[in-house]
Amino acid sequence: MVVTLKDIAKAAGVSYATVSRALSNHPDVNYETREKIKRIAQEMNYIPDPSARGLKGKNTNMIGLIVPDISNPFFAELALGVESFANENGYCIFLCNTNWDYEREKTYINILNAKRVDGIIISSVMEMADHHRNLSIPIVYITEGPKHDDIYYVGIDNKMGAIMSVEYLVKFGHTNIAYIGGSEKTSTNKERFEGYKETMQKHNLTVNANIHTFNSFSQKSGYKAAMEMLINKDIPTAIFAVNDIVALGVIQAIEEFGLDVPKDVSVIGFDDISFSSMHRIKLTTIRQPKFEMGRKCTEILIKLLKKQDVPEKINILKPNLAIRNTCRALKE
Amino acid sequence: MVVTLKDIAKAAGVSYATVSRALSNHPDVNYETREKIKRIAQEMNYIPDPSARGLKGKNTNMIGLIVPDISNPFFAELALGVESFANENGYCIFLCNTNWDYEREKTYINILNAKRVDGIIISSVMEMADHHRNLSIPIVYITEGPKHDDIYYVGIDNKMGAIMSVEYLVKFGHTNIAYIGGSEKTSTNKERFEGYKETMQKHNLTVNANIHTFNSFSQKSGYKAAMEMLINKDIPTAIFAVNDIVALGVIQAIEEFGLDVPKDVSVIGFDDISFSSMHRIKLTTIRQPKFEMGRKCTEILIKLLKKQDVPEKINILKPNLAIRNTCRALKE
DNA sequence: AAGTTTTTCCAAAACGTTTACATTAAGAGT
DNA sequence: ACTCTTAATGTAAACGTTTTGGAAAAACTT
Repeated sequence: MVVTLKDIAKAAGVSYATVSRALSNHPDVNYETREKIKRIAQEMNYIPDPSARGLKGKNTNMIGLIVPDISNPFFAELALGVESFANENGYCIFLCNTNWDYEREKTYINILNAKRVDGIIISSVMEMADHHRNLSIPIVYITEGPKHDDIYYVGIDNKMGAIMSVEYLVKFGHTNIAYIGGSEKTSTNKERFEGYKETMQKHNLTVNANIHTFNSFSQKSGYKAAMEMLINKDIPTAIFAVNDIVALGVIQAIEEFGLDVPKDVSVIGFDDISFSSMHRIKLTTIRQPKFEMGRKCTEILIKLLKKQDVPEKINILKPNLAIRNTCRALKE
Repeated sequence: MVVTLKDIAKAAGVSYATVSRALSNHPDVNYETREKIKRIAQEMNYIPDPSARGLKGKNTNMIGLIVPDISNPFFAELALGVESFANENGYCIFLCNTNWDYEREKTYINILNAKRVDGIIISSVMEMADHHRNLSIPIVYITEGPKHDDIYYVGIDNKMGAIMSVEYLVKFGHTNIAYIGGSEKTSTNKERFEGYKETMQKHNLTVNANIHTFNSFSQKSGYKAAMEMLINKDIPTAIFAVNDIVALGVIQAIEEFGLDVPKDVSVIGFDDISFSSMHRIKLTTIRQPKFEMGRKCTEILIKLLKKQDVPEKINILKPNLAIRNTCRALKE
């Protein structure tokens, strides 16, 4: 049977209000009484009932985490960061997987709301997400979501990452550089494309982009887009892919087409998921501190919940280049 | 402000008990009254408070999911299955990541217990886990945990998978087949090794195993074990790795050592994580229906919770061989 | 028409906490 | 000796549900 405050009160010979106070370190309870009660509670293995607590006070110490696809290592590492920080601070996280579906995202927001979570962390599937509007609890967007100055956001400087990529390729002598993108609805795609475009224009190079309109970023979509280009005899010397998953599809297309990476075509990705550093892949890419980003946004959320601190709203981290084996210098 | 039963009762002109009954489809409330109340509840956007519910009734509709490492695609796909089935049945899941630490596993069991989840699904880090002993709620082990006849378990036939692997290699003419294992504390390692050993013995071949004593299965551990063998001039023609992650490390070691997979050494893995089918990897491996296993164990847990049905205790699924490019026939 | 059953609803208790308010006891100030 | 504080504890209400035990009203019996 479950031990309640009353049981402890009986054992200690005090009222249960005193027990409650003692256990929550309320100042006006005698030191000895407090210690005694704590000892008894310990011995009886008392665990406060979160429902009763939640009913009275207003927080549940639960955080909702919404991601498009937890089986994508990018989101898994984000989740790992969130979980680690949350756990350290006594919060539990609800995992919600939307499968790249905005409708499911909305459904989950409602479910989490109904569950009375204290706050929500979401990596949305589109920039224009407006969950924050229908919500009375704090929400923090991570990597994808709107970036007004009235919402909380943690992400990477996508444009800068793209610029680094393209500059790197240009320095290697590439002039025919294509961009293979992802869902148009995302700022992830938009900003990376912008960085690409501006850098190309800066060097007076022709922009050559294949932005597909699927709603997800996948190996398959990268494969399709690349294959399409190749079949149309549009063969660039380098391809900047919107992210690693897509880049892996691009590589597959190129090699199946009978060309070599990096000999015939250089490929660069974005994200640096763990598999990109794998021996047989060694994908040159832009590194994001995924774990730290997960932690960061949880820190922000918890600060918001505790109202102890006023965190920065928009948090844009700096990316950096991970040079590996999928890009080579063009000799003229 | 949050809408409560009372608000609806006032609006509908009935007592709040009636509202409660109407909304939970209790038989003795008039059809028209019920419909009216439901309509009003809908209009007022009423959401029952889970804390109040949890306090009265005894279930919270929350399930704890404990895994060693969510950033490992194997567990991520398991989690995906769990999440999908749970969500369809109105349950939310708490994600708990132990980082391959049994102590954290125990801590999480306590936390989940304190949170009053209805049940727990766990992929433990060792066969001898005994969380079920200290628990008054249902628990289902998935892929790793004890297999007595008094606990619930969902997993794959590891031994059969191993036999399939080794038989496949033997059929290809391999006689010098090494086993590279993982944590000794797991039945995963034990059973796969058994399958390997028995098949080798059946064919009168020499058993050659390198089972390391780390507590986790990782690329690094596979790399180290393989490299050790190679440096000692112990170069088999084929290696059966305990799982895909380890196999990837093995491949890296072999290729860094200057040999080719599959030309010099064939490699076979176990699990079939999504990255194994990737173009540049094409790892021959044993496929496990991870998503389905996740769903299956959630189904079992929910049946247990609803007490409507008596599920099988031990559920062992059949593996199958995914033939790809990392094994070749030895020509004599 | 009186009794019986059925339908439909209400009042109140219960769940386990937290907390505002009340009470007591003791010590301090006069 | 008396009020006045202060510290320590108790009492009871509150949180939003579900549920038990009736009760009033309606519908059947005979």
